[in-house]
Amino acid sequence: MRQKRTTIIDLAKACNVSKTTISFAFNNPERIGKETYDLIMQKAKELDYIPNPAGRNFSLKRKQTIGFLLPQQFEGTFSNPYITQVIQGIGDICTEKDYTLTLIPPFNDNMNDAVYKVSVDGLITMGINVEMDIVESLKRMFIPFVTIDGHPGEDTPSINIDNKAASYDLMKEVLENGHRNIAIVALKESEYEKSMRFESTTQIRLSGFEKALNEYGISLSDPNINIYDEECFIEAGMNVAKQIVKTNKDATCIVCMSDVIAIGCITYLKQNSYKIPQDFSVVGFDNIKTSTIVTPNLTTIMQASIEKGEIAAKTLFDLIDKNEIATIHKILPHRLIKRDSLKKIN
Amino acid sequence: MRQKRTTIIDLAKACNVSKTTISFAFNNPERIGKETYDLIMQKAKELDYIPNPAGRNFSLKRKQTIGFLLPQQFEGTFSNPYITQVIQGIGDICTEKDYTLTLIPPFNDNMNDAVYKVSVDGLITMGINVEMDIVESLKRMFIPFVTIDGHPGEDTPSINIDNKAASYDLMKEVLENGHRNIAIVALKESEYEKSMRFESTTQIRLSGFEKALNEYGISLSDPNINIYDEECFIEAGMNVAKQIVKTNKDATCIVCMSDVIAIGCITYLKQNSYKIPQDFSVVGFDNIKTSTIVTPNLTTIMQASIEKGEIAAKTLFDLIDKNEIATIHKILPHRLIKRDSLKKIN
DNA sequence: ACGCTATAGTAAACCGGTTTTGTAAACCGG
DNA sequence: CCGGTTTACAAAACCGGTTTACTATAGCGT
Repeated sequence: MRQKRTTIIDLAKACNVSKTTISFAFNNPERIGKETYDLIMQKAKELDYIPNPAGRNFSLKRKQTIGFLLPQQFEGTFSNPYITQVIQGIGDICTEKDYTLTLIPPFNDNMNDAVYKVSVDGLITMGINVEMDIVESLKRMFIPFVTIDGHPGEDTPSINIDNKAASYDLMKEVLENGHRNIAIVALKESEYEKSMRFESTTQIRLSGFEKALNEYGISLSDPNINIYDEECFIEAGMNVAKQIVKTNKDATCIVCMSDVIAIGCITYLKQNSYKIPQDFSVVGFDNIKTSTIVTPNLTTIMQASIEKGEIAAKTLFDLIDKNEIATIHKILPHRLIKRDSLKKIN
Repeated sequence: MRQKRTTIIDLAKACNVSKTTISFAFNNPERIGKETYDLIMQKAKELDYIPNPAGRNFSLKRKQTIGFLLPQQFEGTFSNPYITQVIQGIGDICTEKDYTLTLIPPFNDNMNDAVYKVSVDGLITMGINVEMDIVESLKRMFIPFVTIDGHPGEDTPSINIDNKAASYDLMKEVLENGHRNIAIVALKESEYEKSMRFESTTQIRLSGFEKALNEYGISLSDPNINIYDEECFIEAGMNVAKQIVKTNKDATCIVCMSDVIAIGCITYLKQNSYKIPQDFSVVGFDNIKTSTIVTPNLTTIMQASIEKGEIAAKTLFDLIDKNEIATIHKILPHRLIKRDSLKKIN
C-alpha cells in the first residue's frame, strides 16, 4: 500500500503553527519570524514536505500546463517529423516558462466533449478551422487557444504559412522543369473536414497548384494531372507510389503535400528498381530532416516547424498572462528548396 | 477580459438545488428524481456547465495524467525517432485509459526538485539508475514510476532489452564480416552519469562489444579499436564521421550505439563522396524507420520501441490502479537486422 | 393508524493549498 | 504611560468539486 505524502496540515501540527504560517514560510518568508521559519524548514526536510502542486495549482486557479491537441492519433503524429518539430518548439517555450506540455489525443469525431476532461491553462491546436464545433466549444469554455496550420476565425490567433503561394512555388518549379504529366498526392481529409465549406489546407494547396498549372495553360482536371489522397505515413506514401506506377505510368513527377509521403514514394520506387529522378521526379513539402537523408535529396518547400511551435506557444502564453484576447494571424515565410529529386526534362 | 466558466454553485443556484444534487446528477443520476435531473441537464446546457476537471480531479485525489520525464531536452528527444516511438507507445495506452500524457523537461541537473512541481499520477522515466538522486526522491514522494532503459533498483519496475547481448550480437556480426579496425561511437554520458558506479547503457553496450571482440582475441583498448563519444543527433553523427575520416582513415567499420548517429555518419560520408559500405561500413542500433530509408539500408539492432512504451505505460497503470508496488523487470527481445550497410571484407 | 422502508434531497466535511481579515503582543515616540 | 503602528501569527473563507451522514416525505404492508 502506497503511503500518503506529508500535507501542509501534517507539517503545521508538527511545528505547532497554523497552516497559514506554513504557506507563508514557503511563499512569503518575510512575513514570518526567522525562528519559526527555520523550524518549519527543518521539520519540512524531516518530514519530506513539499507543497502539493495539485492543491497549490487548484488554489491558484491555474494548471501550469498547456495542452497540445494532437491532429491525429499518436502514430500519425509521432511518425511525422514535421509535427514532432512543432511539438519541440512548443515544448521549448514551455520549459522556459516553467509550464508542462500535455498531449491530448484527438478523440476521433467528438473532440468537443473530451477536451473538457483535461485541465490546461490553454491549448494549441493544429489544422482546425472556424466551422468546426470545437472552436465554438473552446470559446464557450473560455479556454484560450491558438491554432497552427488552420483558420479558427478572426478573433482567434493562428500561425500559418502562405499555403497557396508555397504550393504555387512548388508546382511552378515542377512545371519549369518541363513536367506536364503530374501525379499529385494530397493529404487525405476526413469526412468531417470535407463537410466544411471553409477551405482546408489541402484545398488551399490544391488551389496554389492550380494557379501554377493555369499559367501553363493546364487545368487541374486535365487528364495528365491525377490527384491521389493519402494519409501521412511512410507506408501510405509507399502505397500510393505502387498505385501510381500501376495505373499512371506516364507521370513524370509526383508532387506530394508532405515530405513523409514523398519519402514513402521514393522508398517504394527505389525498392522496385525505379531510378529517382530519372524514372520519376518526386517533390515534397515541409523540409523535414529526412529529406536531406534520402537519396536523392528531396526538393521541397521549407517551413519553419520549430518556429511555428515556438510562436504558437508564445502567443498562447500572452493570451494566458494578459488574460485578454489577442488576434494575431501570423504568416511565416516558406522557401522552395531545390535539391536532386526533381529532374529537368525535355 | 476572459469570463469565468459556470461552476457547480452557479448551476445549483439556477436550479434551486444544492450542489450535492448537481454532483449526483452528473455522477449518480439514479440517486435523484427524474424531473430534477431533467431540469439540471437543461439548465446545464443553457449555462454551458461542464464539471471543472481540475476541481473534480483534485477532489478525487487524482490527476488523470501520467508524466514522461524527458531523457534530454526537447530537441534531443524529438529528433530521435526511437524516443518518439516510445512516447507513441505510452500515448496509445494513455488514450485507451482516458489519461493524458504530460511531457516533463529534464531540468538539467536538479531533476529532483522540479519533478514535484508537476502533478501526475505516475511517471515514466528513461535511462535512470538506482544511484541517481531522483530515484530516492520519487520514492519519498510516493510517486509511482517505471523506468525504460535503466536500472532503478530491485523494487521499481523497469523495461529493458538485454543490452549486453544485443551489442554483442552486433559486434559479432561486424567481426564475422571481417572487420578488425573499428570505430565505435558511444552515446555520450553526462558528468553526472559518469559519476555513477552503476553501469550505464553505454557501458553495458561497451561490455557487449568487448565480449565479442575478446572472442576474436581483440581487446577494447586495442589501437585498432577507437571509441568516440557523441550526442544523439544527426549533426553529431555527421560530426563524428568527419573526425573519423580525418584521424582514423584505416577504420573499415563504424559501429554506432544509435541509428540516428549512424545515419548522421552515412549522410556526412556520402556528402563527401565516400561510398558506403565500400569505403566504410556503418552499423547502428534501434532500427528506426529511417534506417530503411537511407541508402544503403542500415544494419542494426531492432528493439521494439513502441512496445517498450506500451508495456511501461501498462505497468505504470497497474501500479496506480492497484495502489501497490510491483517489481517487474521486463527484458524485451532484440534482433540483429542484416541489411546493406555492412560489407564483408577479405 | 402504525411503524418500516424507500426515495429525494440537503448540510457539512473533505481534498491541500492560498489569501483576506483579524488579533494579541511588542514596539515606539512624546 | 498612552495611543498608534509593527510584527507574527491564526481563523476563516475560498478554489470546485465529491461523498458521507442526515432528514423529510411518501409509500407500503398489516
